[in-house]
Amino acid sequence: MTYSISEVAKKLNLTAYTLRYYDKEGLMPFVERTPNGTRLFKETDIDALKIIECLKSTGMPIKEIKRFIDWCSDGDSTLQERYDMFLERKTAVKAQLEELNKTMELIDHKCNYYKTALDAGTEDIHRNNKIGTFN
Amino acid sequence: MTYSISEVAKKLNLTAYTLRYYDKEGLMPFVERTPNGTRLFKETDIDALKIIECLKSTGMPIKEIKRFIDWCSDGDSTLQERYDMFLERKTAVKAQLEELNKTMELIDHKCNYYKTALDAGTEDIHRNNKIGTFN
DNA sequence: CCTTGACTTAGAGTTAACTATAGGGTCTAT
DNA sequence: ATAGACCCTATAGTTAACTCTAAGTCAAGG
Repeated sequence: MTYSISEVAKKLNLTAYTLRYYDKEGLMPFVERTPNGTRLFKETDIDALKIIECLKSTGMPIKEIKRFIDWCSDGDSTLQERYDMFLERKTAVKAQLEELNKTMELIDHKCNYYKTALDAGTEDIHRNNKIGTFN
Repeated sequence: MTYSISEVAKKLNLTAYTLRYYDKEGLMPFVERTPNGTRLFKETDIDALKIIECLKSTGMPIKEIKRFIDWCSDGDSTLQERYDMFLERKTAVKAQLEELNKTMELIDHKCNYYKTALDAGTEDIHRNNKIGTFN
């Protein structure tokens, strides 16, 4: 079973433009073509794209993802680099989770602040522990 | 106690360029100036900037943050809008946390994959449950 | 046979968020 | 009083990641 570029785009919630852009940037050297040049995506290609999306979601720039893709092409000699890369990603994601949890706390506070103000009809209810004009 | 733009930049891990850019975009209408135009940041201004940074960290674009700042200037008539905004942010952050947790799981899998491969000296150890050429 | 629709490339354009430069003002310390 | 270290504005440049257009190829249906 193979898929066209627009089918894959739909599956991954991307556009065909974006997939071609990724290809141009060297993120998909594995995708095969029909004799006349049309891209044919295999299931494994889609799985690989999901990993790419995963790396992207950690904030990894496309150029670094390409470096990883290149390492994959290079075989066993780059196992250490790839392992290190994922360890580094793990650290990054852990930090992001911590950051996001702090953010969530602040947002919860703001929700309470505004709920109370809204019930009172005025922000003046927080007069004594307001930050300033902006809250 | 007031602070100069570069002191604030250092405190918030931003550059003075960035702070001036935020100001130009209307994110800091509350910052006062000396007679000759130099910005003077109060503690409460720094607290407000922290909220701005918090919103930014949820992926909120600067133009939407400005909308919130404008609402704050408008007073009690915009309490509902501001409450709704924070509820929406809360939903967004919750989704981001879920996404990031899934990402973390995948990355953990990859770490194990590469640890095993590295110990074996070859990726072939995963021959039977490999995705494709890229893993 | 010819139109329609999906594919192709090359390259231009867009957007957000900075980031830097030029040119000028002001304050402080020698 | 002049050098150095700040500050200011206006405006230009950069970067990443798309996003789109133009011009063309190809296969299927009427």
